[in-house]
Amino acid sequence: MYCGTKMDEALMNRGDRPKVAESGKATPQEFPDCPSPLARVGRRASALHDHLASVILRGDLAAGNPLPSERELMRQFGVSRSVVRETIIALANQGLLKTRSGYRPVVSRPDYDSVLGSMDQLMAHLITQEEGVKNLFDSRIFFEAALARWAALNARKEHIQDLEQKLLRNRKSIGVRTAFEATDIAFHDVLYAIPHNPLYPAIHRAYVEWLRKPWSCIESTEEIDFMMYGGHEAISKAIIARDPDLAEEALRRHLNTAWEFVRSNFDFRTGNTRNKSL
Amino acid sequence: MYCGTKMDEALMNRGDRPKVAESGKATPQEFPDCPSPLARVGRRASALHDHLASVILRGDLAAGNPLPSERELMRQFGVSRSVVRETIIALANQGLLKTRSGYRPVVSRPDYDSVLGSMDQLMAHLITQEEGVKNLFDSRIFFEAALARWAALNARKEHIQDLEQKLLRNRKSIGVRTAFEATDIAFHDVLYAIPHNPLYPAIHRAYVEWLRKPWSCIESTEEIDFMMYGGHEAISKAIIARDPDLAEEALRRHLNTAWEFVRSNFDFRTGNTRNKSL
DNA sequence: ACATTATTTTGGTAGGACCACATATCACCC
DNA sequence: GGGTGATATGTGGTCCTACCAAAATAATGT
Repeated sequence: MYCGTKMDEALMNRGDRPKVAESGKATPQEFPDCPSPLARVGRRASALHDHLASVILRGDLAAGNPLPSERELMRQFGVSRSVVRETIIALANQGLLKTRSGYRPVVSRPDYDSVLGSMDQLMAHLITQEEGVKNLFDSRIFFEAALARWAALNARKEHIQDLEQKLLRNRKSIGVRTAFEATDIAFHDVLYAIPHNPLYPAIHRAYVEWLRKPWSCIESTEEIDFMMYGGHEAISKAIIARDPDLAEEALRRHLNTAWEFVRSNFDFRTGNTRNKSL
Repeated sequence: MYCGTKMDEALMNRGDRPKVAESGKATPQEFPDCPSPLARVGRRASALHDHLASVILRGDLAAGNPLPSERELMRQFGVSRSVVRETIIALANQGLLKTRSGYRPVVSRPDYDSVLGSMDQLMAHLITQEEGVKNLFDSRIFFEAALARWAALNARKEHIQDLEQKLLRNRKSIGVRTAFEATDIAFHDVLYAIPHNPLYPAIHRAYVEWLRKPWSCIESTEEIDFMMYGGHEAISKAIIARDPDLAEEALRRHLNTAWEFVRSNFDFRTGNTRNKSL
């Protein structure tokens, strides 16, 4: 039993309102706007959360900057550490903050990537069944087919050049697993980039992330790589030929082939590659 | 200063391990599997979170059922209430739990909707700029155009019937704002339903949710409703005629018209309808 | 049987004390 | 001086106790 005199924190008086700047310590870093009585309705944590979220999202707190420490925040907003803590956790879960033990939380303004990234965990579980992976993969085929069609109709010459460059690199990396995977992704990424909508590349990255495990069960022999490359080449040619139907069909064929590999080699229960020869 | 003898909670002894069933109180509801020493690595909250998440996602805790109380959980897992609390907050933010003050948290297994729903808050802020709304709207047009094309090529007769039914209802509700909006959504929903991928309807609901405010700035006079209905009719006809190009074009025209309304009437700063006649 | 009032339960919050770890500071030795 | 190790301080993570308001439940009076 302590009841000792040592006090760790929470030294500010609460009787009425948190007095501002009561000690001579001189608040190290003041906060953008808010002396902020912090609306008294509902959960305090929610109020603080909304406030900080809007501060971050409005850009008042630039990404990369650290947040004040938890102790500092409780002083500035006149709430307990529990509330500050809840808030930070929630913000971190949303991708607005990155927390490392021992460091102050770091602001990270969310872009489309982190928005999609917030679905990672849930998506990971939704694809523990074949149904889930299939739905996801299907949606990718669907979306990318539309992209191929769009590319065939709207690609500019710089896109075409990009496409050819990525195709070449892909060819050169046949047989080298990691390199081939990377150039494969880079090739597909061109399709997502052509419409100039920043959402699409983010969607691509999300697909790659979510389908990483199923995808990685596709073996990487020289033959298979070559076949995959062939698919890319066909897509590329159709796009260059400005033939949307052909482009879509080539892409569907390509990804359907990939799906067949996944379906036969991927163990949907364990999430690993099935050792079918065993 | 208290140091009193009253004890609220945390009555179990910690010296070593939490003794199981130390009091005669008889744990009211046992937990699916885990006496669970709960891996000692990393953050305790993360461990608990992962554990509970997997329990829920595996379906061991059916949706709708309440979780044990926070006090109960700390007993069962031998952690402090702070940790339990953190965990619950995180799970709630992911949509795996629903919390109401005063009630026990309720399990809600996530489907595609709640996965997309977890992006709501962030998306709400990403579309506070015209850029964001435009990107989102564009992606919808893109996706839905592909759906229209798909529908023209693959719709079965029951889909066609559904389409006609929804179209009829839409026509009947011209002039009645709320009804027209509802039947409008219902019509578009048919397109998302045709490929039989459960992701798509969820995506549609997400679009509707995210674009609700911009969309609602489209006035609802009899004329405008009629024009919108005309778009639906054109799409429908093209699909029935099995003409993918026409279907895509009709849909693009329809949604682009809607976008023009949004662009001219929506105040991207405030997020409200702009009062242009003022 | 029903309305009304205690009692208990439950989430929400406050506040205090540690710990492990990271960093900053500074004396100390070569 | 330039390391270099010890020490002080800051920070997130955890535990604990306490209290409150609202909800649920039990007890009670009519």
